[in-house]
Amino acid sequence: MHITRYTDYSLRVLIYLAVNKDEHSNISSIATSYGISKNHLMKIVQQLNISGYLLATRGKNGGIKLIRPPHEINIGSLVRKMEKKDKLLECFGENNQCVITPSCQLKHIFAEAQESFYSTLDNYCLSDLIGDNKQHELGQLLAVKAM
Amino acid sequence: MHITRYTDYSLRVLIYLAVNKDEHSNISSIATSYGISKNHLMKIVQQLNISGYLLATRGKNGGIKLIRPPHEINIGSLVRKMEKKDKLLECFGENNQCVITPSCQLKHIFAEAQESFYSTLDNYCLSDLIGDNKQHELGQLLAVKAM
DNA sequence: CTTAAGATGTAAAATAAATACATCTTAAGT
DNA sequence: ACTTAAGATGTATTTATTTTACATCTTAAG
Repeated sequence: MHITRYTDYSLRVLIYLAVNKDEHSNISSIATSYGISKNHLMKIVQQLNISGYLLATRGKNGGIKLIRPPHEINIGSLVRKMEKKDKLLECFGENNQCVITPSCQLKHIFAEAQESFYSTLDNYCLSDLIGDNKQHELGQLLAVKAM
Repeated sequence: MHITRYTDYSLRVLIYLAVNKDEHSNISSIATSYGISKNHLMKIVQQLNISGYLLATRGKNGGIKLIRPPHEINIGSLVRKMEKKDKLLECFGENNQCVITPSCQLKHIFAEAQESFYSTLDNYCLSDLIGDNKQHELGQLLAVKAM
């Protein structure tokens, strides 16, 4: 069972922004803090931008910031947006070749299981990932800012 | 969210064997019926064999058959056995590079979500995938036997 | 001893995901 | 206006993972 780095990174971006909510953040700093590809992160940030999680400002002194408070950002909802829906089993996708699909129940029970997965994530929001007690620790761990 | 073909195929093997429970089955026939790689299937069957789901008999007139009744074969338990456990997010794996892991809650909530996924599958067994009404239909769909 | 089955290990191919590169757009500051 | 530092976008490359193929071995019936 697998979730892409793309989705993983999108969560890390939101955590970063929630932890540094009073500071001016930009993609380069986030990429440096986590030691990941800036270009990949740009595409993720772009999707978060389009999806209304953050505001990206171009130009000098630009950057990104959350536009919703962390307690209004639901994790299940985010992960649903970032992950592709047609990857769970072959029969969920476009060019499914499985011959038994018309009579097979697997698709239904796996769809139900997937929904359980997301429902659990629905119980959490971004602020649960930070909490008052973790904010400072996370801030320290992320403090390797880009120059 | 993604489950490997390896696991998908293992479910298909068990469905095949449950549907054709009175016949003499072999790997070549199953590979031909589903139109998939015989060699890949062999490794899957091998794991199912080791895990006690089926009995593989070598030699002429050999083949494979279920050694447990379909209502005793739990889907959640099977999928847990077939899927790797360290793939959900980067922080589940061996060489995790994520700097915030020591203070990050993501691992816990994703572990809980993963458990919800498997718990749902725990509610089903192989016989639920066949049922009296589907057995004949599935038999038809799989009837393209190898020569 | 032949034949048809599974067992096993390695190599290659295919797929998917992540990263790099190149260029463009935007806006602040001078 | 010009420079600079930010994000936007499209394409190509690299890497990782998964799947498939190939080769050889083992087993047991007839």
